[in-house]
Amino acid sequence: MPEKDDGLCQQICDHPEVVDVVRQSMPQDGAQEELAQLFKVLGDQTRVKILNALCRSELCVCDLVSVLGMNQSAVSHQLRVLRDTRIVRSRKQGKNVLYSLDDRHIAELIRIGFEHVQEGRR
Amino acid sequence: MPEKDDGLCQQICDHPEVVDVVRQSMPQDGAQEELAQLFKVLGDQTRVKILNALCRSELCVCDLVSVLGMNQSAVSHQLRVLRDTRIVRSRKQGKNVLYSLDDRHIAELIRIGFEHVQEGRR
DNA sequence: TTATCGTATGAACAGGTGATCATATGTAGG
DNA sequence: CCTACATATGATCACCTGTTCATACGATAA
Repeated sequence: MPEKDDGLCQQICDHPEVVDVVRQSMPQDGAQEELAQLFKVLGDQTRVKILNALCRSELCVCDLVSVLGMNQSAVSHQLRVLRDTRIVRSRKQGKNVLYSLDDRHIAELIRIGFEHVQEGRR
Repeated sequence: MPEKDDGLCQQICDHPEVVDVVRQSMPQDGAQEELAQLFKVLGDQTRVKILNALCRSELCVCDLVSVLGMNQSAVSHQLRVLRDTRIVRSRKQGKNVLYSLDDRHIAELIRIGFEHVQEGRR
């Protein structure tokens, strides 16, 4: 019995047009690698905490150390990672270095991310 | 010379009110950990590629293997990670398993992420 | 200058991660 | 039943990551 209805997927596998369309509309490898790199840097609890703090106020390193309750060295190392990825920016003021979010996208990614995880808690 | 103007940060460090406000308005540790976990899962090139493909169409595993040009085992392993994190969902159809994005947040995170990395290319 | 404070950095080590290989499970057809 | 196909899973291993410790750098004040 030729129950053809059984599968979009059969058709895709047998007639790979859809696969071809998807493959050809995929972003370039380089862009996808950069995107993965961005998310990878966001994907660490210490860095998430730093960014959440910077969402609220520009802060110097010792402030972040105080807020996070962590080793100064650990915070500095992570700030370097965030700076190198252009997720935060820094400016000097006297002995201190003040950090802030680099651009509006970062706060938005965090906001949407929270929306997603909070929906999951239902 | 009491040049008091030299620093917001001095004031913050000496008078930790701002730090306290920030600390008290921080999300709970659990929520931040979940957020970091979400980004961590998004922060891998193979998984980013899978999600970009699923942004375009619901696809079965063999389609994804074809689009990504990767080992079936590697793809299945990553799909499991994505499923466990509720980033994708799956449904069975005959011999195949069709995967799709779990909810609208995922596509939006990818879109905003791309916006950010593309601004960086200027 | 010297001392001190704020920050950055290098080394080292433990723990985690992703690809591969081999194999298992499950489903449909003959 | 047996076979073929689609997918999932466990083990292994090379590689990467985050924290800590020690220390260096740079700016300010005495």
